[in-house]
Amino acid sequence: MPYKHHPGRVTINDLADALGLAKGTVSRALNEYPDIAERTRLRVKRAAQEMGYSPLSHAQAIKTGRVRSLGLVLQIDQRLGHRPFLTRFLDGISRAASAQGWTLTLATALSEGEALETIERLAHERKADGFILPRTKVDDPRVALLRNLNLPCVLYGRTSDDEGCFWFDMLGEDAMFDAVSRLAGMGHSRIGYVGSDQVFNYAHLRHDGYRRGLESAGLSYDAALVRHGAMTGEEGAACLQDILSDPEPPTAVVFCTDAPAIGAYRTCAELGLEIGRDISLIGYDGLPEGSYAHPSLTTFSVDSRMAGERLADLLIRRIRGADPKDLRETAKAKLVTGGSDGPPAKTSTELARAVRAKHNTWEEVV
Amino acid sequence: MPYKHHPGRVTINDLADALGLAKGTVSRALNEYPDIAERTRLRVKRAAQEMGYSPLSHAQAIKTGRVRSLGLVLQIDQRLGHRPFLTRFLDGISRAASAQGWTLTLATALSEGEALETIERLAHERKADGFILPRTKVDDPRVALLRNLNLPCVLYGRTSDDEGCFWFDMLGEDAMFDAVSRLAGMGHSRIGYVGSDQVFNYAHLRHDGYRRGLESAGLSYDAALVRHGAMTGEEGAACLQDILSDPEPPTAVVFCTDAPAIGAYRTCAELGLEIGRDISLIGYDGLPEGSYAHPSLTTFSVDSRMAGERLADLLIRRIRGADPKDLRETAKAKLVTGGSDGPPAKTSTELARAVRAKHNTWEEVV
DNA sequence: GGCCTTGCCGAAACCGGTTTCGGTCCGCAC
DNA sequence: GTGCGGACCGAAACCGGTTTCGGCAAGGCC
Repeated sequence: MPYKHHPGRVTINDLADALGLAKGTVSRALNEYPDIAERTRLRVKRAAQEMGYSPLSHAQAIKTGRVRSLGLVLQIDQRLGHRPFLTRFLDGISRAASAQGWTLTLATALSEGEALETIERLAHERKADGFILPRTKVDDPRVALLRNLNLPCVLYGRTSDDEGCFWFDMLGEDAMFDAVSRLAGMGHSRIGYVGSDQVFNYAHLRHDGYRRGLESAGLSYDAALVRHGAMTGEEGAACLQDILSDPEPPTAVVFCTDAPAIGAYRTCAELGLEIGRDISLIGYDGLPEGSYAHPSLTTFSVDSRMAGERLADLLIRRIRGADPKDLRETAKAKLVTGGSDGPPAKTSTELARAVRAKHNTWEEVV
Repeated sequence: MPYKHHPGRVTINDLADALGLAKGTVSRALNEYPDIAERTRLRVKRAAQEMGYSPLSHAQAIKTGRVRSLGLVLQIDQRLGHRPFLTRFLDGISRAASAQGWTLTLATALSEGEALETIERLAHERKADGFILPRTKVDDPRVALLRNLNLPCVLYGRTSDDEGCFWFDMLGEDAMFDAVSRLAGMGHSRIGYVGSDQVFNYAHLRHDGYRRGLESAGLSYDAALVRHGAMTGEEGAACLQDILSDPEPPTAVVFCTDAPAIGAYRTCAELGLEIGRDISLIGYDGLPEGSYAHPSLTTFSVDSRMAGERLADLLIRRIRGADPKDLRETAKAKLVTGGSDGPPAKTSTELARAVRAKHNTWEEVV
């Protein structure tokens, strides 16, 4: 037999009967309607507490249209593999949501198209009252879709078309600025940059932060020291390799994210460069792998749990009617100093020579 | 203003009006009631398709008591940190659920007590029709709770009290058996074992598999070569260190999970033992870290996505009324051979000498 | 031809809430 | 004493579905 439902649940009718009130009155009392006497309201609330009554969100939804649930569609990216943030991110959302009696409805998708379909399906079936959109793109089709569906969404990150949008975001651009300043302060004058895929909005912001950092330190921007589109360790390794083949290579490189930075360790090993002396590396994210690495990676740690909490809180406030303009928050990533950066032990010229020497050795071998 | 709801949604009333039928008739037609003429049923279904009608699960739930949602409460374990499986596991559940029009309601908890509270809250508010319980313990309080609440749950793993329970599980015990057989076949005669925390049911099953493997190979069980309770890399390193200090140390060690096995690499490095020759290691899980390690870890790979799919499918079938006895499935983990095991290059005696020599060196240093 | 099934559908109750509408009672001013 | 407005609550409609019940018409049987 199918499972039978609702063992001994107390309904609003039970509560009304026990109090000798009409159920409409009970409902209004619980929902803070102004036309209920103060002492009646208190009486109702106390009775609800004692009898263990709480309304069924889906029963309320039939009239109110709100199910008290937040939607999150994760796009599973084969290329990026596992994400250590995920657990903490989900934890943050879940905590903030349940603190207010809300829940999290989660779905996954393998492609952007599938993600859009999934959002649409969840919206159509009204499984969520709004959506959290991680990994926002410069021009994000999810924002357009939800605007069309007239459903609120909060962005983890910013996007180009702000209209009616709100967000929580880490100030990655400030971190990049600080990273450059830090390296310049150590004596580096040629500082490279390895950026992420530019479909993502943060890639542009962080690149700008890097530029502003150079300006502020009185250094000039040299496109030869800059690469874009590195998301994985392999790509990070390749980018560093490429940058270091410049006749005047950088003595320090700032990475837009940690994964490529960690991958770049391999390049350094192959070239026989001592990280933190011959070449300085700074990442961004605070991946655990970075702290396990030797030397540990200097990076900017992002508190994903906090991000999840803030996002859930903002979205709930929006659904309840807050003005989007009041719902924009940012936070700064925290610098975690490791052993991967330090004053340059080699000049750019010496570094170039070392790299060339290694290359020649290889050619001999081959 | 709060978001207004339901832009232009088509309801069952719209559908009934368009068809010139009573809404009750439409409902029964869509739900395969036998008292509806075949051609009427088809007419209704086609119209529903054309008009883009699909029922709101929360509107149905008010009468049926089912919200078409699966509950999953993740216990965030600080000690275990991130889990690379999680993404795939969630993906599996989400896929199988949405294929049938169901959704996943996710929550997190920091302790077992909090997990129980969360399950109870979700059950009370009827946010889920049943629960998926990962990481089952020998005596799992969640099972007892849900039995009490009269809500179905499917276990990822088995448990001691089977009554009315159903599950999906990997046959970890077979993997342990195979690991021992494999090592014995390579010529190892002293094979150690590092097990997990025994509150988890799988720890006992796998330990049994290890024992049976020894028996089948004609080797005797020696408690001196066995440790329990290792969950992290550090604990794995410590356990191996400990086992190798035996006067007759094992030339091969089977690990209940990958994390301790990977951690044990450090111990081997410290002792100057070449993995795959001086000492053979076999893990279980198929963590990506294992394949990145040098040498790559021989392990048994678990398909977490498939596990999620099977669990979701089983739970939905149970909620729909299937007999729990028909809902018990298992699968075998797939052996992934790496470089961490091979024929013993040293006898147990030689190994003991090497370890002792290293220890003496240390003492001199200290 | 009358009666009894059977097939099929409409009508209405129901689920557990929310919201609107209107009515009663009270105090107060004139 | 009457009129009036505000405070407070009951009654009923409503939301979008499901399920029960009853009735009509057609068909089979004697």
